[in-house]
Amino acid sequence: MPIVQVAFDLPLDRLFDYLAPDATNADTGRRILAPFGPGQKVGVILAVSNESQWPEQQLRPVTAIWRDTPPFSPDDLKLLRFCSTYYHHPLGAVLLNALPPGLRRIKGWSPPRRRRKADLVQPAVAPVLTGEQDAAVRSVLSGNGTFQPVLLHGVTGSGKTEIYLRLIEQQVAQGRQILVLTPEISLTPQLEQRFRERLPGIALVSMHSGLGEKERAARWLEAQSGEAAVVLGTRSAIFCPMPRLGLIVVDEEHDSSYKQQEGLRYSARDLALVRAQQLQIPVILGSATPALETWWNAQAGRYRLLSLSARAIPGARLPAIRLIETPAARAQDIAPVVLEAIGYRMARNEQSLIFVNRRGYAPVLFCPQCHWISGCSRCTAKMVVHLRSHELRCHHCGLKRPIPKHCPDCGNTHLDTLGSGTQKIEARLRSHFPSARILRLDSDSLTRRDAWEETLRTIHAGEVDILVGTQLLVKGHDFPKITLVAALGADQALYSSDFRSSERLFAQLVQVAGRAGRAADRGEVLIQTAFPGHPLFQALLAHDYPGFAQRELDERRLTGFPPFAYQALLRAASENPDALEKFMKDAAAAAPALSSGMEIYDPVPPPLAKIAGKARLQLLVQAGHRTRLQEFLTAWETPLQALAPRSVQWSLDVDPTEL
DNA sequence: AGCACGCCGACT
DNA sequence: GTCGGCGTGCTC
Repeated sequence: MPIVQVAFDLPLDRLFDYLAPDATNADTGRRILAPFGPGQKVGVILAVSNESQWPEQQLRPVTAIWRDTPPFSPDDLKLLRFCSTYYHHPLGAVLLNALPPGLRRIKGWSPPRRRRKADLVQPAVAPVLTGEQDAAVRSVLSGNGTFQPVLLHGVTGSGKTEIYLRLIEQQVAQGRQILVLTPEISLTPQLEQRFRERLPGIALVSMHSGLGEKERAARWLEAQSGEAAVVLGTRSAIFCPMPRLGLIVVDEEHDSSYKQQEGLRYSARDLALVRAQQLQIPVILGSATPALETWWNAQAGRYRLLSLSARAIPGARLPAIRLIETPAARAQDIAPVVLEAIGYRMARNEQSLIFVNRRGYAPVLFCPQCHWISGCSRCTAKMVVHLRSHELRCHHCGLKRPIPKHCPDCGNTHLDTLGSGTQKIEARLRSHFPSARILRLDSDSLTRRDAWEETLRTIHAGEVDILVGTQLLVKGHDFPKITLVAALGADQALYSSDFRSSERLFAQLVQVAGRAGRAADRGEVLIQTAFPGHPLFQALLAHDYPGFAQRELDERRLTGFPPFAYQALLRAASENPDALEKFMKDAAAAAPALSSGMEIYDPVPPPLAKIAGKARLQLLVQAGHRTRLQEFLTAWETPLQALAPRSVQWSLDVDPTEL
């Protein structure tokens, strides 16, 4: 009697055997429904055999093998197995996580009721490639049929997308599929639009979280069947089965959203490289500000570096960046020079964008008399003042409180705010420019799903003079009428203890600067800082990413940080601080012997030591070699499982990006 | 992960 | 006297 070995979405690294009278080897990789304990569970068949370790009378028959959709192919399973091993996450959990939610359900798959309408797009004419672009395209094509990672380094507007488009055309002509990964923001629809205009007649599916469950599953299946030639998607699309995959593009490869920060903590960018290597196909990483790991790989010759220097948009030039020296105490407020510049742009009927990295009115409420501050009772964080909604809000656990009328400690009725968020800046601008049309854009002002479209239209129509916004505003959107960009509070990152914070700040400021002057007009970028002489800002002024990267790499080498070391983090959280502390102590004591060049650090609280009432600790392990680190983690897992009480949740984070 | 079973505190 | 806390054990 055939036996199937099945993986489930459980925190267990083992398979379960079932009787399946009609199963054959062709069912490997298929989804099944099977009785599990008192209920039913969806699993994936990983092996079909005639034997089981278990006595046959203990085996139950499967409820159903779903053969209406294709199984995971051996190639798919290879990638998923790697993912499980490398990130030390149970295989079953990896497999089920890779499926779109619609295919994880106990209810079998059924297609969406209505086919989505074929959107009509006006085909766009391909521009003539610059010499650099043409060389880049040919360089990638020459690597066809081999594993060839390429780092495509070029600023906003240098024409990276055009290169992707040419390569896609080439690959589709050869009957291959292409996977394009994009960061997890509202950028996807804009890129999708451009792809559709330039690739008429090519079956393209986009996969993002905004889709309905059925629709998402349907597109996933189109990719798996080979019907879709191009898949455009965010992080999770890296797992999308594509039988004829010939090229992977990772756009904005430095973007932090490629790293999943909970559950299976994978990096879609790193898995793209693994997948490309397994399939022996080219992979392109595109960025104006590559991750230092990536830049170092290119410097070391492991990736081919292709640089685009010129802006491909005719007439457009790099924006002029000016540093506005602002005393640290006033760094979060708008400097007079910036106000003046905004006024000048308004007079010329041009738009200004003020970038503030904080939403809300002010980051904290405090009492000048007794120095009470608005701390969150459930987190190690300050509650943010939201004036509009008249409440204090914790951005970490969501806790809301009315704004106190007097200090809870000393009764003082004159409470003050510290620092500025988008709302305060908006208020300042309104009082300074009473006639200006000001629009604030952050996740608080964009609650409705469809608000974004309408907002974009307003901006493009020129019905806005000043935009105030966070990150949201900065990523990937072109606003041709914006000719002035100002960044406030940039120094905040320089005080951070995270060794990656300056890398992130540089990337962010380049991105911010890229918003200015995508039109023919030359844009102006003003950055308020108390440290205009800081090398980071100097490199920024000179539009010198390589110089910045070199300096950072030198420092990383000196301090022994990535990319010159490989890291893993044991993260743990618990409602019970004593149990947590004990577990971390035990974990450190149970660590396997360190090989040379390895270091294990003391457990420390992360920057947010408590979130939603749960205390946290983390323990860093560092090694000079990936394989040494992996061996260590593999040997550590068993004692960790044995040591952890139920009250402590723990996980390993391999290649953590946030310490 | 769920869900069961199983032993010790404050309550109709 | 019970209802219920969450500490261990199991799921083919």
